Amino acid sequence: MGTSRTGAAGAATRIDVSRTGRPAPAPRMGRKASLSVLPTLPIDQILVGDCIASLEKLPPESVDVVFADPPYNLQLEQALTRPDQSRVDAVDDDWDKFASFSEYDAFTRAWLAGVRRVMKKNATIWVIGSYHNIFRVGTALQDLDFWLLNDIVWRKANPMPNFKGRRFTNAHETMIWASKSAEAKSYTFHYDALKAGNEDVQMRSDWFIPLCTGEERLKDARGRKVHPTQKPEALLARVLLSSSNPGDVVLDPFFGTGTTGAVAKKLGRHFIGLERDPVYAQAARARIDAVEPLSDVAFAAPPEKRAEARVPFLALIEGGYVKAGEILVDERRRYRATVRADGTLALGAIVGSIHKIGALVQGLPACNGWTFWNVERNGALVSIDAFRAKIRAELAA
Amino acid sequence: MGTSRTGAAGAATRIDVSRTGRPAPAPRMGRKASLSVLPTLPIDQILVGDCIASLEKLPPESVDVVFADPPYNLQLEQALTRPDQSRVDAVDDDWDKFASFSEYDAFTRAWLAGVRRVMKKNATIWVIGSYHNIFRVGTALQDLDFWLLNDIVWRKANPMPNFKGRRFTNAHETMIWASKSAEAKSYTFHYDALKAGNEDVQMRSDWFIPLCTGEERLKDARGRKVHPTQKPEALLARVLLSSSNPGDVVLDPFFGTGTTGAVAKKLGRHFIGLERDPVYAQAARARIDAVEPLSDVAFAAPPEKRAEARVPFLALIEGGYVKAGEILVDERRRYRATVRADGTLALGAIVGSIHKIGALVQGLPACNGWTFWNVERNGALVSIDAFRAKIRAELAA
DNA sequence: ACGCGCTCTGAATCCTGGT
DNA sequence: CACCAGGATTCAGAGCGCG
Repeated sequence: MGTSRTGAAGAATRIDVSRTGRPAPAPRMGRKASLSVLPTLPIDQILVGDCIASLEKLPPESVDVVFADPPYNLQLEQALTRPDQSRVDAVDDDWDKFASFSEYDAFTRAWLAGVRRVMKKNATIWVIGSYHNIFRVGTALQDLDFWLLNDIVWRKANPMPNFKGRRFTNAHETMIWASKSAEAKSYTFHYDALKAGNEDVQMRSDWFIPLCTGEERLKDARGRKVHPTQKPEALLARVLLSSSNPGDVVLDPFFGTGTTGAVAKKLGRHFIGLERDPVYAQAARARIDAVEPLSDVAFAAPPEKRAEARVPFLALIEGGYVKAGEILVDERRRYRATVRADGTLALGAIVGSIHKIGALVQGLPACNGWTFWNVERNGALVSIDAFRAKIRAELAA
Repeated sequence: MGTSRTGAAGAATRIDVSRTGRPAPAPRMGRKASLSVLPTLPIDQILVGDCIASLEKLPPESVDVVFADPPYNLQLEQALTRPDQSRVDAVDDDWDKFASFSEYDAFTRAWLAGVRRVMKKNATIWVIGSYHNIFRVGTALQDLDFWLLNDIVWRKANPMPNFKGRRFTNAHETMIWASKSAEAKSYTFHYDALKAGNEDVQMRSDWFIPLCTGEERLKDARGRKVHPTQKPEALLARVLLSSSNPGDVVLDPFFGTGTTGAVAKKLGRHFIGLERDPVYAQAARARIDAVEPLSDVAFAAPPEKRAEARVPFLALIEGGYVKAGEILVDERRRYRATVRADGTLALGAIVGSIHKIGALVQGLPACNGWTFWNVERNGALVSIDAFRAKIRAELAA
């Protein structure tokens, strides 16, 4: 809440972003009007102002889907540097700062309650977060009588690594998909369309999608990213295609630079965006104005790109193809190494990957461990690469 | 509680599961003894009884890792305990009344507080759950001052499809990995070994592991599965290999059919299992007794770079690898500095460590001098890190 | 045109032991 | 406890300049 605001508390500026590109109307509401409900639903507009105050101006039971990307409450304390000593551009914006978990909880419950009021009976809500905040969001959703339908894992194709090697690479974020109540059974879910777009198997709860980078990422005149946490359009596209219909109204209470609006327009949905920061709101307006809606036939989701999966040697142990403690040998049985339970090889006291140990025994700078090492099966040698092929076949199935 | 119990409330039956397979000792503790702490840590044993009562009998700060697979289906709340430790009666018609989120929260906080007390300062805890309960678990962990390190997604290779087609296929479960407090920085994490077993790239937060099926799945005499949610050993293996050392004590407060114990024994770790249901406990004991530990080399603690002996640069001069007065250069020969007899470098009038001078010439805040500096040998550059490796090898011999 | 190598960057709760 | 200093630590992808 640290960013500058244009109006008095509770006031909101409407920014019209209709496709005609006509200028936005002047702010219509003063202090008094701020307490009342807007005469019409502000379709395809961005309301600039505090999201909880703006929510109060929307009529009850008026939106079909909600997508919310609230602050994560990252709690970063010190600067982080990469191994080359360059600094990581951290999310240190004031809007992500909360004094305590209880303050974050109060904030979360306030906006969720406001959102729930404006959801139609069969509307659903999506909230995205990381381990810093998503557990508190999920608890709040349950406590407010939302009904959880799925938690969806966005697996990032290209996450930032863990530079200090002290944790697992934080390679995903979590979205919670919930209906307004347990009784709402007629929510929108395009099961068949998703299945057809997913090689005729059911869409799973884990989605593999790249980060928002390159041309899609909004930059300012100096080439800096406009928003620190812009989400990829592919993510929003799958959300809206699965849980909304053309013509539906999608509400995003943390609009930012308007990914939800851009994708909604592209897919023939309407949006309502709430955003506190006028800089973000202006960037969103310009972005959405430039969007051309797709023709109906093009509404299908982009197929997930399927690169040949990288199979870790550990997967051969976990899959039972190779046993920890077994001996690997090269084709001529000149070299041998012991398989460890963690998927490494042991050569005396030296431990390393199948590639590193393969290189070491041969005195070479590098080695493809997959084609170098074999196991004994019924008196014959079997390449570990054959097992990798089997696992890849399973993955593809 | 839905299942029968062998002792009085608060009492526990120890089941010894040592490899010799000798029969379990008779219950040792009556009502009085149940309030005191066990004289010795019940290593490699299963304590049959309420987990919160059993936790109170363990000494503080005594276990290295915790793996917990708590009940998450709210219909299992018949096993819940109220905040005052009294048991919720399992009257069929009434249990719905207790199946509230606040009951579940009280239960969760009670066992988490009990577990936290027995964790060593640098111990970590893993808790697995689904979207039904994991958000409440995560919130409770944060509120109890645990420090979240990662949330790990277990992506199931072969999940049960969503039969009605009203949701996404629920194809994953979530594990939270947390340290006892934000201040505990020296928790066990085998970064290097995980990376080496994963094609020499960091292990990510999303793990792809098959469900527990086939021979691994425990069946009773009539061929029915003994436990409804038996976890795959591969999952526990990755948990224990990443966050524990051989000889460590692993506590599992919801032991079930003992996957944690079986994997711990296989990997040379000790376990303590708490289980309310004697049928599960007996099945676990038989299962663990049949486990043969892997050979040492398969699970011995992997060597870690951070733990290697420190070698002062002066030792390279004293060992004759580098001569005082020689010139050090970086790989691209952009920078140079002179070796001084005391093991420092000279850059004009400036004198400092190999690290400090390396940082200085590059204008960076820090630098690893070992990997930055090189000497000329026969026209080629040789990293001073190679000499350090030789000295380390001499030290080890 | 194409490939190669260098640089930059992304919601990050990111070191450790000795004095 | 603070402070200091040794020295350990990154993956995928985009953009750009050069040959």
